[in-house]
Amino acid sequence: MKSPGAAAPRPAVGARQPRAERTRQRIMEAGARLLSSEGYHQTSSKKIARAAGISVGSFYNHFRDKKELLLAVYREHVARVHQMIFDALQGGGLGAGLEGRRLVEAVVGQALRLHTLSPEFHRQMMALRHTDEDVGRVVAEEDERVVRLLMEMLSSSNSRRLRVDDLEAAARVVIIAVEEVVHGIKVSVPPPIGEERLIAALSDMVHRFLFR
Amino acid sequence: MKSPGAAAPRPAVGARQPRAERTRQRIMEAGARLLSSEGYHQTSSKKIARAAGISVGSFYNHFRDKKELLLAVYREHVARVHQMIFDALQGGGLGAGLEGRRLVEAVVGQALRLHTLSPEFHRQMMALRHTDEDVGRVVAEEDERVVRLLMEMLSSSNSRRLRVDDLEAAARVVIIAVEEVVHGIKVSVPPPIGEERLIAALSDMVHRFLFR
Amino acid sequence: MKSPGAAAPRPAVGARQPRAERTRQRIMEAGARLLSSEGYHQTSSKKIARAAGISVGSFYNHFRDKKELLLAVYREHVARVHQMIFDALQGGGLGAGLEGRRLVEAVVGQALRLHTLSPEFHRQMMALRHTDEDVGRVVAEEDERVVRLLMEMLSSSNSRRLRVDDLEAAARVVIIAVEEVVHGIKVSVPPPIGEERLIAALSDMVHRFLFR
Amino acid sequence: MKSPGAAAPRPAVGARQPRAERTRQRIMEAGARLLSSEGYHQTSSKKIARAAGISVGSFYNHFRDKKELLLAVYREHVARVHQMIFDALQGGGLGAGLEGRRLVEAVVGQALRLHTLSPEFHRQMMALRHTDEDVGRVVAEEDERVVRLLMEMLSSSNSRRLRVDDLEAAARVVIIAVEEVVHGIKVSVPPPIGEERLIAALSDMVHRFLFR
DNA sequence: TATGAATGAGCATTCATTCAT
DNA sequence: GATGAATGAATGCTCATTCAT
Repeated sequence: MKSPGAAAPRPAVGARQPRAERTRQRIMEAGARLLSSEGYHQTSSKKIARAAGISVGSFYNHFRDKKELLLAVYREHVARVHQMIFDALQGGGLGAGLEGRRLVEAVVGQALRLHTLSPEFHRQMMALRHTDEDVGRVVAEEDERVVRLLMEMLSSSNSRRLRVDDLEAAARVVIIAVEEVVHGIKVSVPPPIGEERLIAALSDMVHRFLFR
Repeated sequence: MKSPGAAAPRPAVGARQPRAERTRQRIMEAGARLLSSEGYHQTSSKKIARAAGISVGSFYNHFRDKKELLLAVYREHVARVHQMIFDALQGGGLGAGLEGRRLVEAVVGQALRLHTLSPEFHRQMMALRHTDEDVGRVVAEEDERVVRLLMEMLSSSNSRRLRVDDLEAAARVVIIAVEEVVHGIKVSVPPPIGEERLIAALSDMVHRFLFR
Repeated sequence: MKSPGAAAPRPAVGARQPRAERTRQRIMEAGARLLSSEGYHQTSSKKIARAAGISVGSFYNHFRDKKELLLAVYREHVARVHQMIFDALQGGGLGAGLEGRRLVEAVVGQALRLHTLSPEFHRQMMALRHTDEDVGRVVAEEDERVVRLLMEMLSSSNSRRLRVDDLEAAARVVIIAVEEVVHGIKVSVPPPIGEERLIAALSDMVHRFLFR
Repeated sequence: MKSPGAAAPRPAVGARQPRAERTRQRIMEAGARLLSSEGYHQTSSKKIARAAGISVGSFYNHFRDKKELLLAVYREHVARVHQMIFDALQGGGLGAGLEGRRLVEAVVGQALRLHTLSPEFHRQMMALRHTDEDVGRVVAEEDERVVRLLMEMLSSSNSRRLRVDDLEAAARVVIIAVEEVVHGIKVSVPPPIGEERLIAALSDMVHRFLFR
């Protein structure tokens, strides 16, 4: 298992013109904030520029258009999360092979953490993925990486306890279920029932599905 | 169990002014078509009016604004689907209590049918629910009805085979998992792996979760 | 020879909503004025709207875009000029066949009048015809009509005095020469030499070319 | 008759700072290419800089603004053409005095060659001359030189065969007619009738006008 | 001289909604 | 009820030009 590359669309961060890099960072921060709180369609390039303390023109010097900013923010966000997952798994004794309750808890825990990081932005991406082709494609790509990660983990589990044979289908279904249930929990305010009850049910479901 | 009411914001269809009602219907049909194919933000009131063969002004005589049309279309759509579920369960001998594989298959089957009806419109609603408060609320209300329906079905099952005690949490988790996996299947073109494999995995997961 | 149709892109003028027609006229008048004095690229839709005393939105209710306005103004302008030519030729005893000096003077005279009507607007069209495909096509179409008109006139002349055999080539060359020389005269301020001298030379050239 | 000076706004080409001069040349080449293919309004200074392999700032170090580049390119272009004319006339035995068919053919031939060199750029200048005061003035100046050249040629012809007395008016009218007919030929794609027919008619017209 | 980030006014166009007829 | 002309704020984006490094 390798460290997840960030797929950065720019050369090495921090290289080149330091001023430009700083501006780019400021735009991305302002963009992440606005996109999260206002939503894509309500966030105009003018607002972004003002929030970043620069001019509109400058914004367009750094990003081809609004969507490019959105995707850049998303990719950075995902890269951070992937790094967290990777680190966590390393710490958990990856070589021994996580399995049973421990693995399920790791997966659900990561999904929870992912939403804690920036639930609003995540919400926006989920909305846009159904509406915009480019966003849909990028989100799908990231999902693929997660699916493959889970498949690797499952196939290195103790096979006697594993209860599924179609590993890929199982991985996909589990990923979607976990992501969406967690998303649903974080998004519905107020939640109709306690978060712990839902998490417990979710964990049970996944555990009973995958393991004996 | 009662027949699911349509929550119609208007009196009985066909009653009262027949002309106004017919116009309203034409707007809703045109709206459903456009909202599905173009998306909410790309569907202007002018387009809707033209497609319905009426004037913009007339559109605003029948609906307060675009969102009201959207929600009206959604509600009608959902009412139709609920009726289908209700009919199906009646036919399946509801009194006897559906359980085990049969119940899981019924639930997954209904979700599949719901998307077959109008997958694009459903996709739009999923996008908007995260973005627009009103839409989110209405969608959540409809979800509540489905959750309660599943809970009723579970509690009338043979309790010896039932494996869960927190019925509500289980119902919520199952509903989200089923809806989203099915949605994911219908939405990703081309799907990364065969639909049947995903459906099989989904059914297994739900079955193992709920029943011994 | 038939009266030159106006190729109007709208139904009968004055029909339908009288208010809309009046607004359309005001836009066209304001547009003709601004396009002439400021030039196409310098005339913004905002300016046009302000000059017409309406809102930007209203402008776009009546014309798809700026170019559609330009072409509408041009077509109206050309239709007026063609009507003038037609009337003039009728008066000049068209049946008898205009020839020699009389014909040349008629042609040159019309060209002069055309520029008198609205030289600045004409100048703009000449600029745009080289730059914009649509404008180029429309101007070329109008030129074709004039060429065919001259050909008809030439072929109904006394053939003994006619000095050219390739009527079409002759007509095209004469039209271009007359239009451009006249245009050059009207456009260059101050003219390097007296207008009458240029007109005389032009008339001589055309006359000696066409007739014995 | 003297060799036509280029009216270059810079010292002798190649002198002084060789680096600066080379950069200037690269900008002019890139500019000529872009201005021809994209048009003045569509050619941004950024594009020019990129095409020339330099920075925007550098562009503005060498040219006050976009228009100065345009005019520089035009002047260079014209200088090249004038040199060609001059060389051609030298070769044709200028001292003997070109006249009749030979002179007409020389004039028309040069106009054709001028367009062959860079018809698109020429087209752009024709558009701009009507729109931009500076361009108009520069083009007019160049036209003056051509008019005077033709006048010289006419006045050194055998006066018995010459048919015009107002030499200047004749020269102006002929220049415009030749330039515009040739321009029309090169510009209209596809041409409505064969190029040779138009050229033949044009030559006949000019010949019959000027000579017995 | 060279660089390229920064500027900000400006532009064409859209669109939900109103309202006089 | 129906009509459709009118509204004008708002949007995404461009571009000639400047200037600190």
